[in-house]
Amino acid sequence: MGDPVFEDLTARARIRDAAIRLFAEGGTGGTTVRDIAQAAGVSPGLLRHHFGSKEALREACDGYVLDRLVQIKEELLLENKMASPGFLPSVHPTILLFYRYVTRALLDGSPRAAALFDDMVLLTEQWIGKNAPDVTTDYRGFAAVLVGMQSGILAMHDHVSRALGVDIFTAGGHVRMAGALADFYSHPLLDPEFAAQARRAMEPLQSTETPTAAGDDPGAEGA
Amino acid sequence: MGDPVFEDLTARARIRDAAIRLFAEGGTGGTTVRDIAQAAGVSPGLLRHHFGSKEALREACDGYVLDRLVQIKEELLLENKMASPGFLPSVHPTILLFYRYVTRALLDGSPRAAALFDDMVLLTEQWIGKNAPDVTTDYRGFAAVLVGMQSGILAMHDHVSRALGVDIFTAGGHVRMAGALADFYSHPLLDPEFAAQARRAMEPLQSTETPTAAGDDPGAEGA
DNA sequence: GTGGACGCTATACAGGCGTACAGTCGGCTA
DNA sequence: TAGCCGACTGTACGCCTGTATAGCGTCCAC
Repeated sequence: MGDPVFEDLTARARIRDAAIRLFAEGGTGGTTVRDIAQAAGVSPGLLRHHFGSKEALREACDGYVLDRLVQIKEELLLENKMASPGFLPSVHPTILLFYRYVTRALLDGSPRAAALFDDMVLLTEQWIGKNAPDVTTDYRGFAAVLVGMQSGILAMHDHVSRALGVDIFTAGGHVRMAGALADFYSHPLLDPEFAAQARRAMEPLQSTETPTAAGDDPGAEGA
Repeated sequence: MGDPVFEDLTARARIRDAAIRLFAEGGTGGTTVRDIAQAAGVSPGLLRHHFGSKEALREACDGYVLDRLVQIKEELLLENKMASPGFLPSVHPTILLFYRYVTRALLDGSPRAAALFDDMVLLTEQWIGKNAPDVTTDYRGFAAVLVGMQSGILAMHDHVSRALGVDIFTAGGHVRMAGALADFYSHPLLDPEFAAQARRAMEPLQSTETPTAAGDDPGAEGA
């Protein structure tokens, strides 16, 4: 009905919040309804009473997180707080949690998260056309790679955090990662000629059978 | 014992290969021992007979894939076939499958895959020091981000493939992605001054509470 | 005051999971 | 030929999962 933040304080909200946190950490497959119920301090049956099923609860969480995310984004735009990408996440633990949730949802195959991914690709494609039209001829591919990397590095959360020695879903860790990202985005790593040469070398290789076909045997190939 | 490719043709090898393929596609949690047995054309009991448990089977697969990967890599280095990174994967469907397996293993928390990740970070760190020492002051952070992105984009396989309209774990799709990556690595996307400004803006934000603490309530924050 | 609805709990059920085990078949050795 | 050993199967057990349902207490409308 109204603003979602006013519906809360209820057990239903506690369930949803607990589910968001647990789904973000362990995915839908790694989280049981009993886990969620315990984290929310209610009985497992109440989940079903309020949400009908685990899948419906997941969809409710998806909708809530995504709606809140665009809501927060719009607020920031109105208040003119927009700075660099990745700026505000650092100040807002909730956004960090929501990022983590969306990343997990992407891996779990959530349709709404997938739609968000597609939106980001489209937006990035347009951004490239406007701000960096000469970096590539394949706008769509470039945008897909960019968005895939951005979300993918969050999917590799555990390993990046371990390498950094700090959790990237804390404010300090996220800032550290964003700093490295800023370095990365502002400096070319490869000689353009080397890149072009690599592209030429790869082009004739597009026609090979697919790797996941039923009959293939990874161990049967020569020395 | 000897060269792993000579131990095969057996049911044990068929089980292992089926497990590698299914683990790569659905992860360990999304794959049952009955699935693997059926794919290998044997009874579920035989998995236990040969490998002891599902977890032990996974470790065997981890070891096999990782060993074969370094073996292939060494062969390529010896034969002097080394060209651009991402070149050989295109010609070898098995390597594509193994990449996919390792990516999934990373997400599933495989210790051996994590060790591989750490090795890659170390190697990348050294590469930066030698080939691009001026792009950052945080070599470790830069390397972690780089490796995290490289593996992360594979973790986002479904979504990147959907945006591209072609499966990135087929030869053609991988080439398309690698081309966009080459563009990406060879061109700066952000003005260095803008990046520095972003970094300055983020620095004072490092001290905030953690987002995943037990008591926090994502819905309880103001409009 | 009373009836009904709602929030909520406790218990039970069916299915799928990893695992365990008894037993069969076939080939190798003495 | 007799005996053994490893590969392999079928079945069953116990556990955990999501789901279903009956019943309890409380609050509000009439």
